Amino acid sequence: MGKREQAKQRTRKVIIDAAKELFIWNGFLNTSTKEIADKAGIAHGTLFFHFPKKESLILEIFDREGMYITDQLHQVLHDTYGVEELLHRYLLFLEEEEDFFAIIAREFPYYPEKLKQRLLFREIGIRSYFLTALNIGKAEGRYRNLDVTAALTFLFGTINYLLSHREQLAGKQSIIALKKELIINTFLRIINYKED
Amino acid sequence: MGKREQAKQRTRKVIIDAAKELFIWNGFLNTSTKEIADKAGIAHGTLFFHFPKKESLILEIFDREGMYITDQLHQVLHDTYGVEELLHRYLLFLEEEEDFFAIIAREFPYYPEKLKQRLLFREIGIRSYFLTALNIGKAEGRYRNLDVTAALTFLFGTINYLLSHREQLAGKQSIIALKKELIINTFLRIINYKED
Amino acid sequence: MGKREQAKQRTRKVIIDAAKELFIWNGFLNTSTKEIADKAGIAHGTLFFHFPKKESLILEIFDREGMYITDQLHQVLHDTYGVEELLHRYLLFLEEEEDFFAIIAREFPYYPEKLKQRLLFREIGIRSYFLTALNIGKAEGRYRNLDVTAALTFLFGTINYLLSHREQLAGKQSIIALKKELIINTFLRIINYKED
Amino acid sequence: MGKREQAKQRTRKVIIDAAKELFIWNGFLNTSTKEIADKAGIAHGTLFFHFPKKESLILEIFDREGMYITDQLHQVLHDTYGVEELLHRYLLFLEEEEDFFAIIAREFPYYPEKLKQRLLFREIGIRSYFLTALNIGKAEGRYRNLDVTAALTFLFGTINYLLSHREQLAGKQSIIALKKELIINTFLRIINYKED
DNA sequence: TATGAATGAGCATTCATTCAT
DNA sequence: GATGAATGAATGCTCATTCAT
Repeated sequence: MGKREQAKQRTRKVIIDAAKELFIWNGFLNTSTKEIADKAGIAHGTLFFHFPKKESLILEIFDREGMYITDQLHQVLHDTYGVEELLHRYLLFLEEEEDFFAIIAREFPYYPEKLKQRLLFREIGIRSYFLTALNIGKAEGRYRNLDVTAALTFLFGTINYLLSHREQLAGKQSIIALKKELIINTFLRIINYKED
Repeated sequence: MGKREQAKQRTRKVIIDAAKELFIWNGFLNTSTKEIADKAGIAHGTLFFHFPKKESLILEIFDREGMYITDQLHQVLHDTYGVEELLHRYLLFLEEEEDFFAIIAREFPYYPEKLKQRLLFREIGIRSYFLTALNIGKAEGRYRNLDVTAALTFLFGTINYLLSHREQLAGKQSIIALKKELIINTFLRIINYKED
Repeated sequence: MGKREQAKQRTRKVIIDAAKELFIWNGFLNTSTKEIADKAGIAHGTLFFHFPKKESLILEIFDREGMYITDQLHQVLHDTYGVEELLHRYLLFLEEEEDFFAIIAREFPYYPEKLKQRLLFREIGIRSYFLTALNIGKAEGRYRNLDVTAALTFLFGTINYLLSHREQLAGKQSIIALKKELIINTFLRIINYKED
Repeated sequence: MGKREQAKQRTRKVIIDAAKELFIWNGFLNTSTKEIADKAGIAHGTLFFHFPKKESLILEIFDREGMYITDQLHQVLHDTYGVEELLHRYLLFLEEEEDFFAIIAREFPYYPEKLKQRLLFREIGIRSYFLTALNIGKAEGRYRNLDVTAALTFLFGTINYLLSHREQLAGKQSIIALKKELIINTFLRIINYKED
């Protein structure tokens, strides 16, 4: 990579960092390209040299961030086979990055198609951990004979709903912190045989 | 009602109809007052004679539609005490008005506070039917000893999630039609003792 | 005057009263015809039956109000020949009606030409009291050999300036109350021989 | 200054010149940003690139003009200690820029607070020349034992009044040219011992 | 590579006035 | 005489994108 290329990459990173930060505060939809350029300390036009459409910037951000987050989640989840433990760790992770995930949950329907696909794809990656754990547990007779995909739709759907409505439901607090127990308990009751 | 009043109501209706149609296509947030006026065939300013703020137009639409829907739902749900039947009817209704509900699910977080409150209030009304049915069933020993509120959070959260992601999950089709069975079966398993 | 005509006059009065009140609060320029009609309890269109232009309404108001005020001032000033007493009474009167006069002073340059003429004409009527008193005093050797018209330009110009800048100079207080002494003393020094 | 910067300054100047011209004709309040852009031969949006708010454009105009004027006035007044000479020069200057000052006098009460402050501040700067000259003259026994602040309120108040009413009092002519002698003579009589 | 000035369509809202009823 | 619904031009401002330098 020549010096030229290095400088280019450096600028890209500067832009992405600035965008990410603003994005967490205000969401992608309410962050203007000018704001991003200003925060990045580059010219407004420069941004469009690196990312010809606002859309391509957001795409790249999610690919980077998504990759990082997916990596982290893989580390967090990969040696965990119990569903309860998995859920615990997943929710802890969401709680830590709640600002980020709440924005995504809310803005998702307005993202460009390509980005929606990628986000959905990534969610599938995360679901697969649960899928595996559930199937194993089912095979071992620890869980009820549920349609695991359906159960996960309920789990992820509910979490998404809570995140996107967090402002109404939890104000400035963490909606995940607030509902963690409820989510875990209810999901465990869904999959478990026994009553408490 | 005099002729004058009739004409006024006609115009109001023309506006509301235009707005509703555009709104179902593009959402409230992406529909401009000018677009509505053009579609309604009236002057831009006329719209503001009938609805002084964009918000008041949307509020009226929701109140009309909401009242109609709530009325219908009450009729549909009011003499139904079995949760399964209740859910069936509710989903059938959502399916019929899916365009409308999908937009709300997607845009909700961006609505003005007043509208959010009203929508939330209406949802509580609907939930109460399920709450009653669940509590009766629980008391009669037909359902598991679940935290019913938690169970309903899962149910409504999941439905909301499906609606707001319908484009991705079902394209132009009805997401409710597609997932109805899954929703019902899973929810019944959540609340029932027995396995299938 | 037939019943019809009576009703017409009654409506005119209702409109004028409403307009006057709003005008003192917000000025003529910031009062909309709709506001006036609402406050008067008549239809918006009715206002234009009685006053085909907004301008004609304001013209009428000033004629009525102006006549009343001029009458009052005449009563207050007519048997007063000392300039000091005259000024005292005039300022007292301004102070009592300061809201009204401050608005006029500020808005004057934006009034329709016809109205400006009339207001100016009225001011001349008031000035004439001072003119007479000053000339008599001069003839009797009580005042300096001043150009009385020039002196009055200073007096009325200054008062007008204070009224139109009252917000900056006196906030919510009465600028006349605040500067009365200064105005009187300075004007007396202008016209008197002796130092204090 | 690079070519780029030059071009920018040129555009700024084009905007300011257009604005100033329109402003002298119609006042700031009755000149729309679109009008200014059209007259300047630039896109409407471009105006907001250079001046993010209408207020900032007007502020800049006043600062430029005000600075120029203050500079000139300082040059004109700074080595002048006689009040008569001072007044002469000041009025001559007002006469030359009368279009500008007349608009300010008229619109002042409607300006944004920030602008009012600045204008008031500038006036104080000008007044101080007179204050100094008057106090010296008083100390040297050349002028009467007047309250100088009060005298200046009369002077500036009157000038302001004449400017804001110029249309009525002088039509298209210069009100200052018309009343210069009157102002000077009267003010001198106010401060002087002797009669003419 | 980078710059940043320029673009112009788009937005919600206001308001004096008109006119059919 | 009175009504009030309808009009539409006008307003200040935003923002993703373009392009000459």
